[in-house]
Order: sequence, then structure tokens, then C-alpha cells
Amino acid sequence: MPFPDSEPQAAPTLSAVADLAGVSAITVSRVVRVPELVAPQTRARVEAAMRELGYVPNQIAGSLAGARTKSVGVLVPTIANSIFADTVQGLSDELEPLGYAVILAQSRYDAAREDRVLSALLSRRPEAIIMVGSPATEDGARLLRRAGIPVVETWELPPEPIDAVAGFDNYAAGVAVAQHLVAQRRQNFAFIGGDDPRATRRWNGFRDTLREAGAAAPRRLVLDRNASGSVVALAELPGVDAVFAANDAHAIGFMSGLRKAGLLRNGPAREQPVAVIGLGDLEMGRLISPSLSTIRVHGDAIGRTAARLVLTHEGPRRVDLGFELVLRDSG
Amino acid sequence: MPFPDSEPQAAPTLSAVADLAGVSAITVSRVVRVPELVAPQTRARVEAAMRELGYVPNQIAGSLAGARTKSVGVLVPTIANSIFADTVQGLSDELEPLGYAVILAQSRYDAAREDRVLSALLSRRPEAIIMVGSPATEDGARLLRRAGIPVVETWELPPEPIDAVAGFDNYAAGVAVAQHLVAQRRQNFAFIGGDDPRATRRWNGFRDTLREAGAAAPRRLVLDRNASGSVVALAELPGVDAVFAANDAHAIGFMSGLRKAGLLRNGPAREQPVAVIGLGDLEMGRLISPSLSTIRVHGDAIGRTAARLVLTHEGPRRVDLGFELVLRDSG
DNA sequence: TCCGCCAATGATAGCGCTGTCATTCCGGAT
DNA sequence: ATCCGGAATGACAGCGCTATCATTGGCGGA
Repeated sequence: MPFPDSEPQAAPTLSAVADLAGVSAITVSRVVRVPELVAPQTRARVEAAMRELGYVPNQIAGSLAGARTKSVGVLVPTIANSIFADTVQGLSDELEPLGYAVILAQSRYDAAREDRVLSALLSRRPEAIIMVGSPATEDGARLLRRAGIPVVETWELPPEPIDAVAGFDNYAAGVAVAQHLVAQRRQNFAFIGGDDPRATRRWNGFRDTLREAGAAAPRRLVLDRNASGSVVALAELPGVDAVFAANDAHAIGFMSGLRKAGLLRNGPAREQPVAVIGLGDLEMGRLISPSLSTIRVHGDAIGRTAARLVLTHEGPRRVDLGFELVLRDSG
Repeated sequence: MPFPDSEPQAAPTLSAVADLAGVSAITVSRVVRVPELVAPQTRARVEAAMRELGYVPNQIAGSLAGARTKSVGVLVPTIANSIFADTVQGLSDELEPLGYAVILAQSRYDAAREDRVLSALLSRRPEAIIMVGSPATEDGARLLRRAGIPVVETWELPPEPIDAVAGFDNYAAGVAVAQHLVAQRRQNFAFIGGDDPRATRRWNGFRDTLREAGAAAPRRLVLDRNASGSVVALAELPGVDAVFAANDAHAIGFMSGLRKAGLLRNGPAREQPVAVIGLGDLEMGRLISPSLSTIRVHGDAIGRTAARLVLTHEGPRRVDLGFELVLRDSG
């Protein structure tokens, strides 16, 4: 039974290994961290001792003594069904080979929880923090500034970042979609999705561009964070003929509503009674029919870039990974 | 600039706070961990001092001294586009309020990497390990057994688990799908998807049941881990009229291939030239047309249950969260 | 009055490692 | 023979906290 109370046998320590190998503790430590400093035969003896005892170094102690935790804190709004998972995967793939641990926390779009988990993260002394977006509160921002570690804000391009940035221009994404829809001669616009900072920025770009183009003012429908909510969104948007969804899940949900209403064609975009553009470029969007037009963003690259930003202080501290308008059949 | 080199100002320590508040270090420690042991006015003074200095407790030091890291290691094959994200979210939601940190690692379905990250996780002295599946190698299993901490294997029901289990019967899922498809009078069966242990167990249940039913031996097509690979799977499966996909993404990809081939109807299951059953019950499956029949599993509940299993030693150490065959229009 | 008890606070000794500064030993240069 | 330098190893202190065991002072009961 692998339980502390049933087998209180403590994990072997560095000095247990040292005793067995007949060397000092520091030599064992060197075998673990800088083996080339130890003579081959000594090293072999130590390695044998480690294997015999099943020694697993205690990084907690190492971190305290060495002031390097080899960990980064990662804060996302949510990880399930979320494009942020790509970012977490990307940064984790980049960081793991270097021996960094990823401490993952979710804010669930809740400012109070964000502040709580931020200080919980910080109490583990990560060497850097990577987060989606910017801190929701000034308290959170202060906490991060005082921490004295690299902080990467992602999925946005905040004008006054705490430190580094890896993201794209959400406003410009809204602009691009609006321009495309105007060029398509659509008349009656709506934006559906959440009301988090990034979605709001997309909405702003969308709305401003339509206004400048002299189009009718678009409507904005704030929906739950799951796609199913958007299935019935159509009922709230009479007369709409062009919809920008804050993400692909909402877009697909909305299309499902359109299908029920008989407003979906299998033909190309111009035959669609209602144009739908998503954001995220989920694989699903390519597979459904009609295929989903969308803003493709680079979640994985954002994660990898963020990882590189925390590993080096050189080079630009603000990386714009961009986006692309991918036109398929839905709009 | 929040960089160590530009502002070498070290983080304030417990005793810095103690000095400022005019108490001993241990009293500050108590204010942080067991405030009710400290007189209200002392507590107030200490809290003021903490605020003034922006004190963030150092959990690394605390863990070393107290032998409680308040962290759990979580190992998943992959987190992007993955139903395992639900499980991570579930356990994280359960664990975070209790002050536990989630250290996340990915194996990417690679046994060597799994062993590496397992020992990296263990070196951080988590209080428990939660992983999808069982260790791929005997080395990994030994590592976990020797660690002397709770280990929860999930998404499966291994006959001889290391410790605890929260999952469902993948074999039975294959059986259920096969029985349904046989009852539908399908003739020509195939299984598509990955070849990881869980997918293989589903395949075994599927194949065995078809064999017992006297049906033609099913084919098995091993595909890449992304849905797009399954779009062209049809070409490899001439004459097939019933497909069980190891997960919904593959199912939807395959349906996309069927659509191109003109083999998808908008009507109910019996009108489909080729029946398709997925696994996972992604939201998308409900939204597409025809809607996807699938095995619903409870990824979130698996995560929450796993979290509870690591928090208590009481009660059953093996929880079967079950699954349900959800019949919609695809098969 | 004295004792005992509890609430509040403190002193001390590590936790398991690593940074820093020795120390030892040896071969080759002088 | 002497000295020097580098390779290999070790001693020691201390990272920032907590477990454990005092210590203090006040109060009610015998």
C-alpha cells in the first residue's frame, strides 16, 4: 500500500546515497546536477547507490537552497474545451525538456479567484508567470510587478504590459471580420459570445469598423460560455444576415440553430442567408458542412513564444503572432 | 522592470514581517496558517506588516520544513483538443479551493517521456499523483509504488492498480457499441482511432462482441491523433457500414469523409448508409448534422473523483464512473 | 493563598539540499 | 627539488520556514 501511514519509510536522502557510496553529500549532488565534475568511477559508484536506494532528488529542498525552482506558473481562464489548452500544450512542450514544471491554475473568468490563485502561484516561487490576458484587478497587477519575475501576458497585446507579451490584436480581428462582411454586402450584423476582455476587444473592432463603413449598428449578444447557448441565439437576432462569433464553438452552435431554421446552405458563402465567422480555427470547423469561415489564431505558437520569452531576457518583449481570416463556406 | 537583475530586491521574509510587527517569526507563521491561535490585536499588527511589505509566504520553505507540499502531480497524454482537459479542469476545481497546486505534465503518448516526467513530478514531492491510464513501463510503476503517495489511475479500471482508480470500463464501451450496431443489422464493421491502451481496450470489447455475435470480423484502422486523418479513412474501408471511432473527433472527421462521398443523410440513424458511433460526447457532436451518436463518458466527474480519492483514504479506492450510449442520428 | 490550567507567545532545531570556500593530490614547468 | 595549477572532493553555513517544546501571565477553584 503506497501510503505514508502504512509504510512510514521516508524517502532516501542525498546523504543516505552518499553514505552508501562512500562519498560526501555534495558529490552526490554533483552527480545529479553536473556529472562532468565527478570522476567517472566515483560517478558510477554514486549512480549505483542511487539506483539501489531508488533515490529521487528532492527539488523542494534544492529550490530552497539554490533559489531556483525550475517552475513556471500558468494561469488560464479555463482549460476544458478551450483553445487555451493549445497554448498550455505549446508552452509545456517547450518547457518540459528544460526541466521546468508547469503549475497550472484556472481563474474561471472570476477576478477574485484570479487574485487568489495568483498569490497561491507566487507563493510557490515560480521563475515566471504566463497568463492569458492581463490581471483583472490592480491588486493582481501589483502582485505580479512586485514578484520581480518575468510575466508574459498572452492572447492580447496590452498597451502597457507588466513585462512581456505574446498575443495578437483582437481589435484588428474584429476589424478584419467586419470588412469582409461589408465587402460581402451584408446588412444586418451581430456579434455573439462572451464578454471577457478579449471578446470585448473583438467586438469593439467589429462595431467601430461597421460604423465607419456606414453600416447599421451591430447588435451584441452575450452568451454563456458553452456552444449550446448559441443554438437558440437566432431567436434574439431577427433579420440578422451576418454574425461574428467570439469563438468557433459559438459559431458552430449558432450554425446549428441556423440549420434548424432552414437557413443553412451546403453551397459557398454567398449562398448563405446568414454569414457566420468564428474565431479559433478549431479542427471541427473544417470538418462540418458548410465549413466554417474563421479567424485563425496560433494558440500553440503563443504558448511556445511565451515560454521562450520567460527563458530569455534578450530580444523583443512583445511578440505579435497575428491571425488570418480563413474563408470557407459559412460566410 | 520586473526582473531579478534590474531590481535585486529580495522578497520579504517571515522574519522581516516579524521584525516590523514586533513579534517573533513563529507568530507571523501562525497568522498565516492558524490565525485563530493569535490574539486579535497581535494578528492585526502582523497583518498590517504583511501588507506593508507585500509579503507572499514562501511555500517552498514551508514545504521543506513542514513536509507538506500541498501539490498534486497530474500526468495526461496530451491536453490540447483533448477530453482529458475536462478531467484536469474537474480535479483542479476540486483541489484549488483547498490550497493545492496542480503540477501538470504531458507524456504525449511516449513511454520514455512518461517515465521522465514522472520522476520529474516526483522530485517535486507532490502529495499525490493523478494520471490518465496506468504507467506505460514497469519502471514507471515501480517509481510510483516507491513514492509512498496516493496514486490515482483514471479513464480505465486496471485490474491491479497501483493504488486508487477513477474511470470506466473501456472494454464494456466497445461491447455496448458492438451490440447496438449488431441490433441495427449492420454487417461490415470497422474501428478507427488511436492505438493507446484505452482505445485498444475499446477495440477488444468491440471485436470480441462481434465475434460472439457471429458477425464478420471487424477491421481496425489506426489513425493519427487528429480528426483530419479520419476524413480519408473511408477509402481504406470499402464496403463498411458501421464504424466505431475511438473518440468523437475521429468520428466527426470520418463523417466529414462520408459527406464528401455522399454517404451521409440528414435523417435518423437507420437511414444512414454508414453508422458512426463516437466516444466522448463532445458538445460539437450534438450540434452537427446528422448529430453524432456516441458513448458519453464523464471526464469532469473522473477528475473530481480522482481529487477526492487523493484527499481521503476512506471509502472505496476504485470508482467506476460508467458511460452511456447516447443515440442520435449518426448511428 | 496557592495551584493548575489555558491562552498567547517564543526559542530552538532542523527539513534536504546547494553556494562558497577550502583541501588534497598529482603531473609538469622551473 | 620546488612550485604551480587544475582536477576531484569535501566542510560548512544557511535557504525560509514549521514541529516541538518551553515560557509567561492571568484567572478561577480548592
